[in-house]
Amino acid sequence: MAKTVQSIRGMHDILPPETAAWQFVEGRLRELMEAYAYHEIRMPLVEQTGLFARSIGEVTDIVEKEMYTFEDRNGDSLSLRPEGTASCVRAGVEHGILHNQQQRLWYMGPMFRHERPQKGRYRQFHQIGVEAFGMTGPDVDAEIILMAARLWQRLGLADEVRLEINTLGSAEARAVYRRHLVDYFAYHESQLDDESRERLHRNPMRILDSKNPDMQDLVEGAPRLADHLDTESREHFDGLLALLDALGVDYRVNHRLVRGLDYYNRTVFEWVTDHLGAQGTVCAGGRYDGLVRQLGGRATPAAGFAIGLERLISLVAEHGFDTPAGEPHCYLGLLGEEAVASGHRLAEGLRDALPGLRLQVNCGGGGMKAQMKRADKSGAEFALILGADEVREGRVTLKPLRGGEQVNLARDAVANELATRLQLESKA
RNA sequence: GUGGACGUAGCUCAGCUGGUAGAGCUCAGGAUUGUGACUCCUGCGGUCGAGGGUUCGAAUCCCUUCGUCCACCCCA
Repeated sequence: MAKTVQSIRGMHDILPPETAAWQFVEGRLRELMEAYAYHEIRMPLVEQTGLFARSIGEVTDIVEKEMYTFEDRNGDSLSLRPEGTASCVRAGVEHGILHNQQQRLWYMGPMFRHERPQKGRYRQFHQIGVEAFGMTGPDVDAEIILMAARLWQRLGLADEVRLEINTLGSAEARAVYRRHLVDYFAYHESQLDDESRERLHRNPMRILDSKNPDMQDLVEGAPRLADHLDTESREHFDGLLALLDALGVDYRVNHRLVRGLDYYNRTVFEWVTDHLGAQGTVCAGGRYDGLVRQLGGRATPAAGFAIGLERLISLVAEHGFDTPAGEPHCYLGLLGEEAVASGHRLAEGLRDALPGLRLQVNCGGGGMKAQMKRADKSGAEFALILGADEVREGRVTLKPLRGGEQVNLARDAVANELATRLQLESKA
């Protein structure tokens, strides 16, 4: 045990009982994307480091201390992607699919951040991301929020999450506001804690996020971004809230909601829950109208969000709908050497006839008792038994494992019997 | 990066102020020539996370290190 190799810290294997839940949730997500006519895009896991520095922001925690960065053999600095938006925009610009047109895209896959692991936070984690390009108005903001809302509905989580929303205004308005904020906090610098003092000039808006109880009064008294909004952003936000009202989406405006990535402007939102410990954000997103241009494309408005799959799946496991476990319908036991070839032939025939059938065939021999034990443990509803007697007589024994009488069937009647009992589509 | 708790069989855990490692589950076999889930019996399975120190003697005490969990920070 001493010399075994372990997985990298914060990077976890996902094992069979759990992969079933992942597949279920991923399936629902794909259906959701199709329901809104979004198209899948797949990007590399590795990009030039500069892409993330330029988009996420040089002074963010992600870029400063959380990226997996290494040197390629030719000396280029590469990084494992810490999030998907930057890569998606890069790919879109590189292939011209954002130029002068609308695009609705999604992707799903692993992301990497070198943080201290914690509940709901891992160094390799998975996100599904949605990005909509080329639409200026609040209607698309509302659309992506509706997508998320529908997902909670479909997974039985509607009562477990709530929407918080805010607007950051335009980059220009934010710059003005930022100056007011720095002035305010600088005036009260003696009341700032060490962290906030550190943030004062580097990233002052993050001070508003402080959870330090001693600073709540100071933060409450700070100038509000809402009072410094440019007219267009104000109207955009009002328009979005009106849409959400009209569509029956509940939300809470949270003036202190500031996203950690630099590229956001105007709308930002988070879906949060109380059931995930300290990492309560399941879904986060917003508008990033400047990013496409910043990464070398023609100015293109954009909005999107990302959902953390580990967080989503743990929420579903504890508070959402049951996910199917993927057990076989049927376990075929084979007694004796003479039954092996015959049994596999039978199994192949059943799989031909019943494409939806999940059939596990006994391998590795064993007596009746051992095979019945395996059948039970597999979770199958039925055992099929093929021994020397059955082979000789052209028959198969079907034994219900969860109650009911065992029956002896003609070999060519098995498919129909299973189709009926399991309510499967038959091809024959 | 900081702090707290914890690492003993494949899994869940017990093991007192130091005396040389146990249970349950799982798995294999049997009681039951070809019938699982209940019961009983037998068996397989451990350099006690790793390395060092103290000691006649360390799973137990000390140091270091790796890892897990949780929180801070930050975020999905």
